[in-house]
Amino acid sequence: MDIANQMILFAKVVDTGGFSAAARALGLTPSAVSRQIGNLEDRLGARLLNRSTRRVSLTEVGREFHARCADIARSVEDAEALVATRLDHPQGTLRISATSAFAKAQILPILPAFLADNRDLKLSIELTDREIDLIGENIDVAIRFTEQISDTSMVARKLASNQRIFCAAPDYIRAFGEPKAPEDLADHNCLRLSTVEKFNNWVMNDGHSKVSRRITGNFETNSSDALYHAALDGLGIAKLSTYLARDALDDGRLVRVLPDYAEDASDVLAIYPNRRNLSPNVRAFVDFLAVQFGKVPPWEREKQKDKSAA
Amino acid sequence: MDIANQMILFAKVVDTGGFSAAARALGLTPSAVSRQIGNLEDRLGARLLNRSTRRVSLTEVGREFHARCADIARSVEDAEALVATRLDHPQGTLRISATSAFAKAQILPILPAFLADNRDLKLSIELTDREIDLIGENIDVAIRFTEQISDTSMVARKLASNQRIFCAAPDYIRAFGEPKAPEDLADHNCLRLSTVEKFNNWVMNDGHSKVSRRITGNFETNSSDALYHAALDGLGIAKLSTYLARDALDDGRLVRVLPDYAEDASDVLAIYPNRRNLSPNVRAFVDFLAVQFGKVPPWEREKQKDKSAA
DNA sequence: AACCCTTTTGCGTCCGGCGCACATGTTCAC
DNA sequence: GTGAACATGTGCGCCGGACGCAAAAGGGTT
Repeated sequence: MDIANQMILFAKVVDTGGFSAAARALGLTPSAVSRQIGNLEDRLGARLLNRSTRRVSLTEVGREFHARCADIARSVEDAEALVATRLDHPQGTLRISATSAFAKAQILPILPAFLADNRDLKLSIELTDREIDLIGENIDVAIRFTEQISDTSMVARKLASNQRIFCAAPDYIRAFGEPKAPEDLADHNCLRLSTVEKFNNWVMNDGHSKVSRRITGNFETNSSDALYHAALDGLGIAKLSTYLARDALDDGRLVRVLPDYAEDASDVLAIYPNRRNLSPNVRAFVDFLAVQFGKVPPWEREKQKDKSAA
Repeated sequence: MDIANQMILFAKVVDTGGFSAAARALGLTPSAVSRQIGNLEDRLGARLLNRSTRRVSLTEVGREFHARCADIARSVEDAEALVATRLDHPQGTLRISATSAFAKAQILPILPAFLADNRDLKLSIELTDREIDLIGENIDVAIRFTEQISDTSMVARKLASNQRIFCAAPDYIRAFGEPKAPEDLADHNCLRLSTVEKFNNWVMNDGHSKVSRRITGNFETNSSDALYHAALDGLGIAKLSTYLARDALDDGRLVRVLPDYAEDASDVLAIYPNRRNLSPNVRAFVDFLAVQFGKVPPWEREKQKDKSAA
């Protein structure tokens, strides 16, 4: 047994008034206690307790040492309890990283409800589309799409699926016509994402077969959010996630082109370091998102005509 | 490994910046460190460190926990160091118990020298002739005579021998004559000690044979010091230790009677609880007394005519 | 005087902590 | 780009130490 535990044991002996009492309190035998205290004394080179067969009393150095040991024993318990209370419910600060467009469209709007559920929790949310190093940047949880994951040491939990479809503004369609087949895209201005080259290969899947087309156009940006706004402004045809396009499609600011085609769905994932001993903060947040997005995420549901009773 | 040591290990991991570094610092293998930290996390039910294969970073709860653990690690070291400094040289308070007469005659006079040798030491000296319970009364060391020892669990170190002889004041001799043989004591007023009945059996040993005589008289007291003063005042014949009578014998206030006879010498003993891990305070004091009393104690030595050069 | 409870020590057992080897992954240097 | 060096994590086997039991020695209580 190492010295720290011997110290705690010593404190217990003094506090309970004897080896046997301490042994009873700790579920040990008196002989074990006696031996450990003896070891401690030998290690320190000082006698801590004067023993008669019936009583035990502190030496002077023992008294001083006991004061320290009692402190230490209390500190150890406190430290353990501290973690336990931290585990009791979410609290402290949760550091989140999410991709800009998705966060703005789908996460930020529901954070007030989450914070209302977790009054002791503070959020720090960082919006970025670049790859991040959770460990190095002290991120507790990241929201990313399947394509953005390379780190295999992380746990990825699926929150929703992310369907990408092809959209353009009515003005664009009126000006340039509507493509009727994937091949027609070659004659259209397709909006490009500059950061992820793979994104500019549009995979057209109609349920029976799929073709992949490298698209071209006169506009590119590093932000999918900007891509969305460019489409709204009639700059061209964009491949947009439904979570982004849904509202604009509903009210007619965008129309879907090649509606029989879509990209294979990817997943919206929550990424966190490890499933073992998951922090309650991360667990609460991920659970909350999973419930909010549900089996069918809000942006895939039939539009609600009625607002909730108020 | 118990939780306290795991905490200290955890502090070391954080302070050194990784499992391998901590392992090097502690003379362990990285695998051992990894396992212990893992055990700690499982026991707490919380993840303390986020690991990549190359780096390690604190979780939020880990950061708070580390603050506590670092405190604890420091406290443990401090407590250990405290004992070490206490062991370095005598300091603090040494609680002594001694018999009144011997202490007044032989111990108190030399204490200034002892305290001069040990500037950081304070003494608490309790004079009592009754039997004492070192453990119960928090006495570090007791000075007693052989006859007063019953507790076998204590260590007894001989400091000097205690010779008891028979004395009376010249006035008493003039008035009542001098006994010539042990039998004559029956006709004399012998001074009695009320507390220890055995003391009133005088064992007369002339080197060849010994006789034991129960003495009688018209005076008894509970204090051997009072016995001494009673003898000085001519109240009768007293059995006195040489350490007490020496000065009076030298200057003629007392004379020895039956000078061929003496009691068997008993020992002046230092009694302390245990020899293992003896406190430096006790050791210093007992060693000091042993040196002072030497092979032949001062009260048995030839009288010094010259004072020390000054 | 009998009994219970204390501390301590010897002895045998058993568990757990350790090192080793290896897998896996990351960083750095050439 | 590629390999060397080093990080954490896991399976495996061994060994030491911690424990319980039993008995000894002693003291307090009824």
